[in-house]
Amino acid sequence: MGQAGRPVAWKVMVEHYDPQAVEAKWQRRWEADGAYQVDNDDRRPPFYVLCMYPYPSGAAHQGHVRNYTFGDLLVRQRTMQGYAVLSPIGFDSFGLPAENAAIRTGVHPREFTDARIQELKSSLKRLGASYDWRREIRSHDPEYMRWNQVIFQRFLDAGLAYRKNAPVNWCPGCQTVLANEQVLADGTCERSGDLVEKRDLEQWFFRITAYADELLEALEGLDWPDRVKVMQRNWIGRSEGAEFDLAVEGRAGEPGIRVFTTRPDTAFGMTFVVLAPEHPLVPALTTAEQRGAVEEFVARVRTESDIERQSSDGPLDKRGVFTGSYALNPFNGARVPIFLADYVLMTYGTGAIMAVPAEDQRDWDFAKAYDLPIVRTVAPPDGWEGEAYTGEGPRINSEWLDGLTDTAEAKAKAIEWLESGAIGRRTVNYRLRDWLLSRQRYWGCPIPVIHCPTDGIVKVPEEQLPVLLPDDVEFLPTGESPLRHHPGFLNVTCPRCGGPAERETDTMDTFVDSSWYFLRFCDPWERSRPVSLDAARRWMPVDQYIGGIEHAILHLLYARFYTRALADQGLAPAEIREPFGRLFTQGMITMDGSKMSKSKGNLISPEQYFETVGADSLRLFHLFVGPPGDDFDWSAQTDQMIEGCHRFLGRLWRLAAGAVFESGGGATVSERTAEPVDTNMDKETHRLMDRVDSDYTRWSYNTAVAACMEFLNTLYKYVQGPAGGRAETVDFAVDTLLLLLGPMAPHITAELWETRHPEAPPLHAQSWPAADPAMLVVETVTMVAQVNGKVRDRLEIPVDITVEQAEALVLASPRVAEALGGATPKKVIARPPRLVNVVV
RNA sequence: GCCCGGAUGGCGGAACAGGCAGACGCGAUGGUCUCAAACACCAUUGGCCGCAAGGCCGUGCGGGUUCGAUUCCCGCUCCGGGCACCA
Repeated sequence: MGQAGRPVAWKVMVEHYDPQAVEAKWQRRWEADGAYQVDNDDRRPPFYVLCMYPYPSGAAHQGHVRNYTFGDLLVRQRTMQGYAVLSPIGFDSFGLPAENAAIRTGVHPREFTDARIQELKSSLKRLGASYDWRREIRSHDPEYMRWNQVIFQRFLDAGLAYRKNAPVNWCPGCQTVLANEQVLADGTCERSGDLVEKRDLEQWFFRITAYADELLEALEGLDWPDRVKVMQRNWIGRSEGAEFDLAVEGRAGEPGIRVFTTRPDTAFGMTFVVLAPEHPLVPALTTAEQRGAVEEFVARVRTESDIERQSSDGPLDKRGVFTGSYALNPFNGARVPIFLADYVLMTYGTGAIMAVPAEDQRDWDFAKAYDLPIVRTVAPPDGWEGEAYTGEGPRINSEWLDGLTDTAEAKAKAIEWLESGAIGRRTVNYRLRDWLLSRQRYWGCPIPVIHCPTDGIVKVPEEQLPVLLPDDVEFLPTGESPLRHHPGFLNVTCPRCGGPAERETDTMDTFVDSSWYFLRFCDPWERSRPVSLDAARRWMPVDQYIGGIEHAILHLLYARFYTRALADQGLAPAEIREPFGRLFTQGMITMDGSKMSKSKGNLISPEQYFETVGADSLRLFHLFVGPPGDDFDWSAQTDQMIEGCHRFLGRLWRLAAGAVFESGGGATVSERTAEPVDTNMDKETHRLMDRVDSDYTRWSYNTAVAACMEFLNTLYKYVQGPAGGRAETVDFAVDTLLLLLGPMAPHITAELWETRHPEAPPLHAQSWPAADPAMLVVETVTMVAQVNGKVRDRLEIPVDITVEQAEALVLASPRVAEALGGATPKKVIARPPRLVNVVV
């Protein structure tokens, strides 16, 4: 038993903090030990952590650092908590940039991509991110391509994949077809800035719309950010309404015009009908007098870009044309003119609408431009000065609907009427379209079919899969896939009839690759099928998926569709409908408000920080800088903030390694028995465990780091205080801090742990610390004494103080008395032990 | 236009359940160490008034509820995002 205050030898540390040496050592160690490999028969409870696998664009950027730091931290913490954590990674390695680079430089996309993967891998390893690298998947691996193609063929058999003619985006600058997502909101190409054109081509589609309802309904139960759910809901765009047929005057016996509306309750106000210019009935409906005008209009619309067609400005009187024909409103027999207008789209609903100008602003504007009648069927409130009225109100001019004020009720009644008369029916429409998956590009997974003049579309026999990409191709900016000019690839014999046939030269959208990779990760060694059912049952769904908000719609929706489609085809476990149970979307790293990107030249490479302050400091910075879901704008001050994190780690090092005690600085450690000051420090340590643990749980890493910094400051004051520190207390504090920081700054904590406990298992094999509830109990707190809501005094009181005691103490306070100035309190609100408010 | 999210010191941010606004970090100022610098360390740091004790003001703006509002309600402004002639 030592005497209080007597300095004793504590920890002795020779070197100073050398991040590069420490980080290299532990990265080698983890890899050699297979520390984060996990086998499928592991008996610990499973936990699947996944960061969206990256497109390999070269060395990691700050967005990667952020993303993979969040993921790695969770992997390490869950491992310490006793889970078998599945932490796989791979590369989304097909895509346009590699092909563009090939056109520019002549380097083959595979060579180019493999080199970029090496760079990115090296960055990820230097970050200290822990993965089971044995499970690595690259989209362009022949094995992965094989299963991609098998799945495609299965979907083809099931009618989930089909071919139809469709307008696609064509960029004249790039001389190539673009994916929808590569077309900016203003209709220009994201790369060249040229205005994207529409071209009609025969294309491959996935029938995602077959799952529209389920994809929408199931959003409800997902533990996803609301923002993302709302975006998906918008994108699917379900609208309920009715479809019904309008007879055309003079065309008895012929099929009528089918219209879709969400407001069947306003049908009595229909004063005209509008068809899309592409509507198949247009030629039949056009009268001889109007033929010239209609043909001219239709021809003009065809030359317009999508953007021109969809912009709401532009003179309305040039945007439509009268066909010369009339339809009959089945509700009241009214004779209404039939128009064409460019704003009615053939691709939504039935391509035809009933126009009710009184209750729809677009129809109102059109009616004004063409001098058409307007009949209100919903009475607007008194004093209404607007035009179309879409709110609630009593029905008027609507025969048997008159007087009804509830829109839902009126709709139901109108639909009932339509159905009972066999005129129409209730329908649901979606904004969501089928997924166009074919790309006229080389660097993607070939679509495994053959076009035979006699047999039509024939699948490449499964034993011939995968269809690989030939290497001996030339990359020229012709706008056509090099595959089309490769006779060896193109010309084949039909597997069915043996006659000459052509191979499909389109490749798959790269979103196909990312739509099921998370299933393949469960067992990438499976040789007989794309997804091992047992392994998928063990790991799926992903417990925590982490990635950027930019994938909120496309990738996440496609993956949800694929998971269901695979399940329904028996290719994945039937019960797994949702791929990602919990989703976290991190904020973007921006610079001057816009996204950092190679093309903007504003990339701040993480590598330079690895070389200076080290990966741990950079990781800590990304965690500390703000809420993980918020965007962060990289500024001139950012380097200093990173320095601050590095300074913190330096302080940690000096204390944990004993340098503080070596250099004096007033710090002492003694073997004395516990005094109140030591117990208080122990309690701080337990409080830290509690805070950091709950901060991890609620994704509040910035406050977790802050708590650790605060704690280290407290610990310094403690050991540098007049009594010095008690050895046991200091050891407990330092060890706990190292464990809690472990997932955030893994290298430095591993090194310090090993220095302090050379014989013990390494830090990453330790258990996650848990606070002792008894040590979280506090005896005294500061209570605030207010007069009229203003703080006048602060009192140290026991936590279990009663209301009466609290009131008495506050009223006895001289500061309170002074503030009262002799006035008699009207009311005293006591909320012990937090505050007492005296009201006069 | 519709639907989300946000606004707090010089800066990033904290305040988890209506109860001490500004934790933690950066920057700034002053100081210690040093021949000097770097590193490190110590102190101060929302604004205004005051020698001080202390006081007043303060969470985008205007109202409201409450003993008490950054937090809840109503009405705005600005910023960011999503959807948008979708019938």
